[in-house]
Amino acid sequence: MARQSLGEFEHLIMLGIVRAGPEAYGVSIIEELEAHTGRSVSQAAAYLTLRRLEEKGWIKSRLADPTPERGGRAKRYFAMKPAGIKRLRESRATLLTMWDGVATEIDEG
Amino acid sequence: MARQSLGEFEHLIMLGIVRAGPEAYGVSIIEELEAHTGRSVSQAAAYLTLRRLEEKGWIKSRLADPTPERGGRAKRYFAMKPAGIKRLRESRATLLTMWDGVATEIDEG
DNA sequence: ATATTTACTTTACACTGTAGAGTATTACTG
DNA sequence: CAGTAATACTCTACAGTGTAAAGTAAATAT
Repeated sequence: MARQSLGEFEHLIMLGIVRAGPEAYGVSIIEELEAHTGRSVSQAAAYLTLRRLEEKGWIKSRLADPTPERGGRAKRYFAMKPAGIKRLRESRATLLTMWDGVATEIDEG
Repeated sequence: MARQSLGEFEHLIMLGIVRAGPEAYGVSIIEELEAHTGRSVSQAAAYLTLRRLEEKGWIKSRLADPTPERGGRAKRYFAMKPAGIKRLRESRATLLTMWDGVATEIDEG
């Protein structure tokens, strides 16, 4: 379909990064998804997807310092890369175009 | 993530069925996608996805009669089933919720 | 008969989604 | 300081989805 496919979950994970902002790390991204979608997201699924997105060059990450709290081990912070933002925008545009004019029909099932 | 994942291509194919209306069959669905997304879609990808969607109970199909034209062999017409419409609506709602508030940010990326 | 057109299928493999279970690193407790 | 608890992340495995190359089937045209 596309040069490189963007799965629905990958799409949501990237939006989670954007929503979580500068403090986007594994757990906060998962919380964003769970809060806004009502679905439970496993850590394995999230971290694996984050790694794959990074390998594709759509997001980047950096390992920060531990924080002084119980279990406060070092977090890996994630951020979007331009290519990822571009891909996200394209995917959104395609869906909006396809939904355009049929959304009402779908909503009234 | 979800009970059953809905891939981006599956999502687009279902929207293609809705857009193509009562005359939705393999070729017209592909044309809908190509016209609205600017991407080329292989027949194999489309038919395979259509079959998988039918196996999941999200769409249905019926084989019609041949038409009196060169190469006018019998077409298989596709239509949405309620479960598919429901799934499409859920996926759209989830994406809209996640995009809400960050769309501008992404567009100005 | 043979060619041409339209519609659909088969096969194969890479990529994406998901869960179960586990590892690592930090602080708290006694 | 040994054991426990909390937070963050990893490994492994397998089913589901995306994609293309090539092929089959059934209709009309020549």
